[in-house]
Amino acid sequence: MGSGKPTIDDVAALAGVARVTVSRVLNGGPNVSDKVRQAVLAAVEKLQYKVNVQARSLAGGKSRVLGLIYSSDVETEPNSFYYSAIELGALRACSQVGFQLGTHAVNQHSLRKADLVMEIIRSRRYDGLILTPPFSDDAELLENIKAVRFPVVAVSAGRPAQSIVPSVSIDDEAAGYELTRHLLLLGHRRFAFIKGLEGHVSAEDRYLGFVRALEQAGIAPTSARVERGSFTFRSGIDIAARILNGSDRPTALICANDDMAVGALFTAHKMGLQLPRELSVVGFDDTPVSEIIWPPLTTIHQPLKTMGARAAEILFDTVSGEPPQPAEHGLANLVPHRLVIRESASSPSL
Amino acid sequence: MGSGKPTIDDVAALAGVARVTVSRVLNGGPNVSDKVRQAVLAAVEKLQYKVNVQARSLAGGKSRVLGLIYSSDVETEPNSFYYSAIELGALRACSQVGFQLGTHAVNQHSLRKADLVMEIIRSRRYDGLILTPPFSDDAELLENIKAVRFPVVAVSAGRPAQSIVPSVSIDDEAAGYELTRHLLLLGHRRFAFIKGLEGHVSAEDRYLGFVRALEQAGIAPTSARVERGSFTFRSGIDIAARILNGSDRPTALICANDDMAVGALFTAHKMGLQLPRELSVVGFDDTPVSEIIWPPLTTIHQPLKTMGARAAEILFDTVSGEPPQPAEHGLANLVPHRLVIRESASSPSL
DNA sequence: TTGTATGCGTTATCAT
DNA sequence: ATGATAACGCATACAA
Repeated sequence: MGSGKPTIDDVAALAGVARVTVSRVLNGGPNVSDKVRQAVLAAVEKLQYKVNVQARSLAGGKSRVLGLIYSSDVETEPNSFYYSAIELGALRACSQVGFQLGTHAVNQHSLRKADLVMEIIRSRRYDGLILTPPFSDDAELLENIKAVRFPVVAVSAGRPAQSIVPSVSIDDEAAGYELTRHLLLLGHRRFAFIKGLEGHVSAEDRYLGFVRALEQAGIAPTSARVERGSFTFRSGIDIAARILNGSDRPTALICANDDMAVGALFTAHKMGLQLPRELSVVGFDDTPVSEIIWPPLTTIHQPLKTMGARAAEILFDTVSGEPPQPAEHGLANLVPHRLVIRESASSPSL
Repeated sequence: MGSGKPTIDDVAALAGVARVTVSRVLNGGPNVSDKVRQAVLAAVEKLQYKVNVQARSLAGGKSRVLGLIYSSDVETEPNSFYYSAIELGALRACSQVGFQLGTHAVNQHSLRKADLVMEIIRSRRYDGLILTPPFSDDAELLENIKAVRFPVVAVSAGRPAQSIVPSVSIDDEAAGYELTRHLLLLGHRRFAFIKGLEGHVSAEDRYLGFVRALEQAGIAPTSARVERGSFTFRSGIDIAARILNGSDRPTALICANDDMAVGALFTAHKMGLQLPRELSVVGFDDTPVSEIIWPPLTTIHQPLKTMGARAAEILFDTVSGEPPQPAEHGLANLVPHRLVIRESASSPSL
């Protein structure tokens, strides 16, 4: 105990107990008398003892590190707020309980993407994995992970994925419905919709909610112009240009995420449209930019940080061998979303 | 080798060599015959062997994990792009060489902030630490870290800090000078400047460059209205309102970062000003929002991801015990910045 | 160029 | 309620 950092043995010696006892106290184990516990804690304090996490990992067979997989894509660079928020939430939750978070960018267009993820699992670096779109929607990948019984949580997964592994999502269909209802109540009748990438199932569900609201209002969904973007600002610019330059311009434009909505606003500005009088634009996610942009964006707030945190918490339980908290719908944990009304959507000019 | 995952001993047995030899091959050690290397590699492949990183960490006394400290602050929530970009760059660099990155949010207003960082160091979870502002400017903290000889790199540190520990920065003074020169050449004579928080020294240097440019142009720096914000969009809104509602409104407004510049644009929009004809606004950092906003922001591009990556690379060398790469200016690594001219700044209306 | 012996600091198992 | 002992899988100094 002379030279280097104090070890558990130094603490044990000072407290006059055995090594295991110190371990028990530190890990909140049962069967420790209060007197002994105090003595150990005092020794820990006096020696400024810190557990050696690498030794603990080796001996315990657990790394106390969670992995987060997100999609990397030249198009998506730089890492949009969407992923950052989920990551940040997960990181917070991890820090609170002494876990670490490792993040891995995987190219979603790589043919080996599923292999790459399985490789990460086999590296044994992580006790559990958090998957974000589009990986959280990859049924084959999820089945593979399930087959090796590796703890995993899918964030913002669509319905099919939700039945395979534990997940954390909002009700995207309902959110799409509410957003469309809002526009309908403002008096809009001519719509356009910019979808995102196909693999992102929960974003597709937003479109389904849109269709349901239209049908309910007696408007044929086929009357709406529907295009597909790639979630990026740039694609929002381009597709909005195509839509707005066409004949029979819509009065309301719904975008599957905020970045594209901001791109659409950009195009509308360039065209000299009066916003929101001549065009209402709404987004999805409520990322910070929606508040910053002019006019401020009406959108659906999605509690991304909370979702990331919840995903991590589910893994803590799984890793500890505890029975998973009961989820509302089978394996699916639904968190509440919220319509945020700002100034980018108003009644259409007559 | 029957049941669990294959270990290094399994590989050694299959290859017909000793354990160390396998270790050497895996770690690129010297003194291995080509024949033996091939045999080992073949065994590794056949067994699908993966090193156990926790065991390696324990035995080697190194964790292969780098830590990143960033400032957390209710005001700064959510984690602005600035930090995300640095983190992302560091993460990329780490992934490439099999390192992990642990991130720690520390409240910059906490009285124990220096203690918290030292605590993280003492946890011995990390082989090295990357500090971002304002921690990268905390001379006392840096001296403490240096005293315990812990590998550290300061990102975007000011001059004083640059003389204490290795750092990665742009030349902020020169950047501020160039930005101001651009406005002077456009014909501006009446300026306002919104600074950031005091602890962020490199941002203060931008102001020094501004002063130098003004003096060189024969304009008294005292003629410029100077206010201090907190780097946030909100503070940009509020301070711009104060400045623009005053008498003798400036024709050019320089902000110490993009978020505040975007806030200033927001206020200008609200006031109904014609941009950029009636007011030129410029920012700093070239975060994604500067391209998205209307009008697109003239700003200084700072290669944040590169800076994060460079910081990590410096630590790889230090950790490996290699002689640190020679930096251009003592311990300071300077990376190039770039003036990005967009549409938010033009000649002032006459 | 290759191998032997030892230790890293903790947790788990089983005993008392 | 507490303890003795054995892994955990690898790297390192040193020997050959």
